[in-house]
This record gives sequence, C-alpha cells and structure tokens, in this order.
Amino acid sequence: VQKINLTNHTVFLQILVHTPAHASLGSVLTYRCDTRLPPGTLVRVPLGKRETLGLVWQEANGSELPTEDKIRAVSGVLEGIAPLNAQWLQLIQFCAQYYQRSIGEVALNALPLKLKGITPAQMQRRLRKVSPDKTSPNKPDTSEPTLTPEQSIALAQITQHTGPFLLFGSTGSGKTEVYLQAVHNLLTNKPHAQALIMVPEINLTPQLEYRFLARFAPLFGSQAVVSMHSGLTPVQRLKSWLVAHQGEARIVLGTRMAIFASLPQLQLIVVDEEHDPSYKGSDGARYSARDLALFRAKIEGAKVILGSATPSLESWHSSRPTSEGGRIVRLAMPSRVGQGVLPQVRRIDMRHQPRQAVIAPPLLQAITERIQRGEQCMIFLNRRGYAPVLHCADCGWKSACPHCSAFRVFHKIDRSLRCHHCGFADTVPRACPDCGNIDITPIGRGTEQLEEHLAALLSQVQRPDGSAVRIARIDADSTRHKGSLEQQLAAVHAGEVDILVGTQMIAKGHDFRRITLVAAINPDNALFSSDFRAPERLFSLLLQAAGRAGRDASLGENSEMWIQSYQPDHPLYAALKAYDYPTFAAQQLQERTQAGMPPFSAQALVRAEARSQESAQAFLQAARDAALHEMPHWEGWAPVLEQISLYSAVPMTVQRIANIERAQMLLESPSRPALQQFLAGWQSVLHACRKLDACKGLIRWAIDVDPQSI
DNA sequence: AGCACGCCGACT
DNA sequence: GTCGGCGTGCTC
Repeated sequence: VQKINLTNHTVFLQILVHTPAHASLGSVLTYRCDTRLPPGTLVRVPLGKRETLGLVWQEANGSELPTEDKIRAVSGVLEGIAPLNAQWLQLIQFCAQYYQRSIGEVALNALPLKLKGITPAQMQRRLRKVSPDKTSPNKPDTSEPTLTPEQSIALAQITQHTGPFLLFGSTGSGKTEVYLQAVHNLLTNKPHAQALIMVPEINLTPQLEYRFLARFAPLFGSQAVVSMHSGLTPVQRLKSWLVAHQGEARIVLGTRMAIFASLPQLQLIVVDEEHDPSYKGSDGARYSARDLALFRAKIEGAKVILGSATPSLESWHSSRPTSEGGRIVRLAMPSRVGQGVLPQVRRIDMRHQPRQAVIAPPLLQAITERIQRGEQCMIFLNRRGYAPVLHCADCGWKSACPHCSAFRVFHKIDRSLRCHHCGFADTVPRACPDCGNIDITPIGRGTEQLEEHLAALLSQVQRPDGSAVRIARIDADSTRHKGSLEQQLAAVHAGEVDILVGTQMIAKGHDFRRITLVAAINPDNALFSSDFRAPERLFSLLLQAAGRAGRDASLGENSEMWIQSYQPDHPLYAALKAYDYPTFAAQQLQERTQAGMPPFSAQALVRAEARSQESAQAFLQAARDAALHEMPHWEGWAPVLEQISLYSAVPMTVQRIANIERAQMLLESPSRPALQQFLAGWQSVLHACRKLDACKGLIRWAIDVDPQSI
C-alpha cells in the first residue's frame, strides 16, 4: 500500500544495524537512498518503530533484494563524519566471521552509542570543540631517558624490521620505555601517524596512562593522547572516538575495546601484558583483542609489539625461530633495569608444617622481621570473604545458594552469606536452618579471615617507632566503593600500611617501592585444575606478584617471594624459583603437543543456557548429532567434518547461576580453517535445533571461539 | 537489541 | 477498575 517514488538516482544499499546474533532478522538490511553513499558512511535508518544508527556496508546487487514494499528509505546521513575506512570495515568483517557473530552486531558495538542520538546541531558543536587544539606545544621535552643496551637493541630491531614483535622482558626490564620511544620515533618522523596502546585494565595501570601523557602531551598537545575504556561516560567516549577518527589523536590508549577505534593513520599497535586474560572477552562478542591486533596490524601495514614477561603460550610458540615456522620476532630483555634484583623465591613445604598453620612459622618469622625493620609485606590469597562455606557438623548443612550450584561465602564483616555468582545475600543464621544446631562453623579461609588472623598473630609485634602493626585488605569487597581502591593504594604508598592482604587484584601493575616480601598462601589449586591453562595463569600471576617486591633498589637486595605449597617440587615452582619462563613454557608446550591442545589445535566451545539442565544438554546433543550424522552428507562437507572432534555436552563447572542451567560442549580440530568452516556451516544447524521440542526452555546459546578457560 | 502487543495479579 | 509483570513476535 506504501507508495515508493523510485527516481533514476535511487540506489539500494546494504546497511548494518544492531541486531543480535539470535534475532531471526539478519543484521545486513537493504534500504534505498537517492545518493550513492560509499561503504563506511554512518547513516540514520528507520527500523520498526524507531530510528537507529546504521553503517553503509555496500551497494546491494539487484539479485537478492527483499520484496520491494519492505524496503524503506535511509533517513539521513551523519554529516561531517568521514566514512569509516576500508581497513576498519575489513577488521569488522574478519571479527564477525572469525568469532561467529553477526557483522552488524560487531560493527555497531564498535561505535560509540552516543552517535545514535546525536542531532546534526549537536554534532557540529561537538566537532568544533574537538577541532585542532591550537595551544602551541610547550617546550619540547628533550630528556628521553637513556636506554640500556638491551632496550636499545630491541628498539633497533623494531625500527628495522616489520614485525610483528614479541617483547619478552622480565618484570622491571623497562618494556614501557621501549614502547614510549618506539611511539616517539614514529610520531616525530611521520607527522600524521597514529599509535594504539592497549592495556589489560586501565584502572589497574594508571601509571602507564600517566607516563604516556607526561611524555607526549607536551610534544603534541593535550588532545594528542586520548583514552578508550568502559569506564568513560558515553559523552567522553564519543569525544575520544571522534578525535581518533579525525586523525587528531596521535595516541589512543585503551582496553580491549580500543582495538576497534577508528584510526585512519594507524602505524603502530602496542599490546602490553599481551598474555592477560582480560584481552579475551567472556560475554557478548568474545573476541581476543590481542589476536585482532595482529590481524589489524597486517591489513593496516602497521607494526605491532606484544609485550610480556610471561607471554601467552600461543605468542611464545609463534615467536620460535623463523626457521622452525615462527611468525613473530622475539625480542628478549632479561635484565632488570637499575640495581633492582628480583626477589629470591622460597618454597615452603606445607607437609612439614604444623597442621592448622595458615601461615607457616618460618614465613611468620620473616614477616615479623620485615615489619620490625620498617619494610612492607604483601600477602595473596585467591579467595575473598571470611570463609568460602559455612557448615553444620551435626546434620551436614552447608551454606548453599538457593539459586546457584555454589556455596555462599561467609562475610564476617557484615555477618552475611553472599553468593559470588548471582549476588544473593542475607544475614548469617544464628543456628543451623535445618537442625537448629547453634554451632555452625566456617570451613576454609578467605582474605577477610587472613587479615584477622594476621592481626592476632602480630599483635605483639612493633614497628620501628614502637607502634602497632597496620594491615590493609584489598579485594573486590574492600574496593566496592568508587575511589576506595585509589585511597587504599595511596595509604600503602605513603607507608601507612605494613601488610597488604589481598586477592590477585593487587598483583597487577602497581609499584610499591617499599615492599620487600611477597607471599602466596595457597596457590596449589591451579596445579590440579581441570582447565589446562590454569598453570600458565598461575605462573604469570606469581611472577607478576614477585615483581612487586624489591622495586626499591636499596631494599631489593634481600627481597623475597614465599610460596606455601604441598607440592614444592612441582616443576612450575622450580621454574618460578629460577625465573625461567622459557623452561616453564617448554614444559607446557611439550604437554600440549602430546595432548593435542592449543596452540597445536584450535578449539571452540558452545555454551547453552536453559531453564533445565536436560534441555540445555539436549540442545547441544542435537547439534552434535546433526554434525555427526547429517552434515557429512552435505555436498563437499565430509572432508571438513573428518577434521573436527565434538566432545559430549557436559554441565558447566558452576552448573546453575541465578536459576539458569548451563551446559557446554567442546570442539577441537588440528586445523583452524577447518574449524572455521565447520562453525560457519553449523550455525544453521544450531538455529534449527533451537526449535526442537526437546530444547524447550533453552534461553540462549553462544559460540566461544578460542576459549581461554574451559 | 528495542519496542509493541497481550493476557493475568496487587494497588492508586 | 487501572498499573505493570515479562512471554512472544517483528523489524529491510
């Protein structure tokens, strides 16, 4: 009934809109327009009863147009914003295809939401605000720190070769200075070039942001360095995005999301702490920003530097000699800058310690001595709360969460039982809810209890000035309120704290100059984990933690890293004691070769969430059956399927969260392209399985390509 | 994802 | 009698 006036100028365009992967509607929709808009143009389009942001993908070739009465007209173009360039579009396409997401979802998630609601008038105002900042640069900072020989060699290699590079530098080897000078060289030699610096979590590494600002703002103006991370307000995000898109930002500093920043003159990407798991998303589009950085650098013709003291085994393996098939140039910087020495690692055999000792007597003694000398200690325990579970010895009751298949954690501080998965909390019962027994007891310990325990053990110990020992705890609970993390860290820096107790969140980034003793209370769990990447993460964490000690050269000489373990002779700890990542990596790679695990195979995981465990598993099994029995009959698919292993559907480790049952299924292939091809074809099967009767109650499913934890 | 329509429980 | 819960369905 709708009247359409087609002029001879009318073109049909495929436009990307934000529709999720599960929607029956695709994410590439056809609209008409009287102007030939180039790919990458930002537009506003009608979609149902609303108007939304769209991105021109390409012109529609007449053959596959939807019925004409469905096609609506583009409402307007976002004036004043240049189209996204071809490389950016290629990045989006690759990401969508590789991670099995719709292209519209990837593209629109990569753009600032605020673009959507913005009116042309606001846009003009916004653009004027960010237009070139004429404040002339302050006096150029000519005082670039002198590089060590190792740093100079690494920098020279980066200059001479095209990369990609793996900067393998031990904690404190001065990787950041190499990044800074590589960026400096680029930006001064090429007046329009842009660099992208990625960090795992920006609030944990504020000093990196500070160093970049301090170094480059005086040279290129304060607009030259912008940050991009999820902590920005929508308006700040829009602003950063526009400055980068217009080429005015020379340096973009950000978290994983920054990999999608529009950078028309991108020539260098740095991925700091490239092994960090937070580069791989665990919700929505589960992309690895590190892997995308390698791809993006390739298509942009840019250099990329991956930096780490404990590289991911994937990157490490890729940086083997070229003669053995390596594709990344390894640059090693083994020495610590200055006089700082890595702490001596001491392993305590907990089998030979008093039974109930949380802290072995020798460690307690060492802590005491440090405090009496006015030095600081840092103690790790990977469990927050007071005790991971409450228990009634009479009837066996445990503090289970009613909504999850997990125990609720006892938090003594507010006498609550809290579920760390769904957040459900209430006050601790006075007596056992099942049998009325008054005597319900905590089992195990968390950081809260460790803090209390230490306070009791050290109550008689005095600091050099005769005052009592001060203990601070830093974990997700103590830093819930905005700014409290900064406050607590400041207290540590100011020397107001003698012992810092915390979860792994204190291991990252922060330089505490007066800490001379670091201890891990109970790190063994990762040795027995069902996740084959757990040892890799543990090694990295412990090495990073060790790096917190002895940063002050005058104290560094006798700093220590203590490990309490029931397996003190485990090869992981032996390698750690020797600060020998290559040996550790070789052991791990050896095991992985034999077991055919990444990087010697490619993996994907399908996760299903449903009202019942049966329907979640039924869905996965149906998809598996179809892959095993139907897909081989598809024309030309048998050779692909021969290379794919599909394991059985199993409940996830935490089977139920917030009353939603979860199951998963692992897929493996020695060939990455085969796995890719399989997944692409399998999508339609998964969509079809959803409609089966046995799958009633299925809520959602998702494919996780290259899962980082299983 | 939005946004609407649609049919059942406790409140101005 | 309405307000509002979220189940189901549609969007070029």
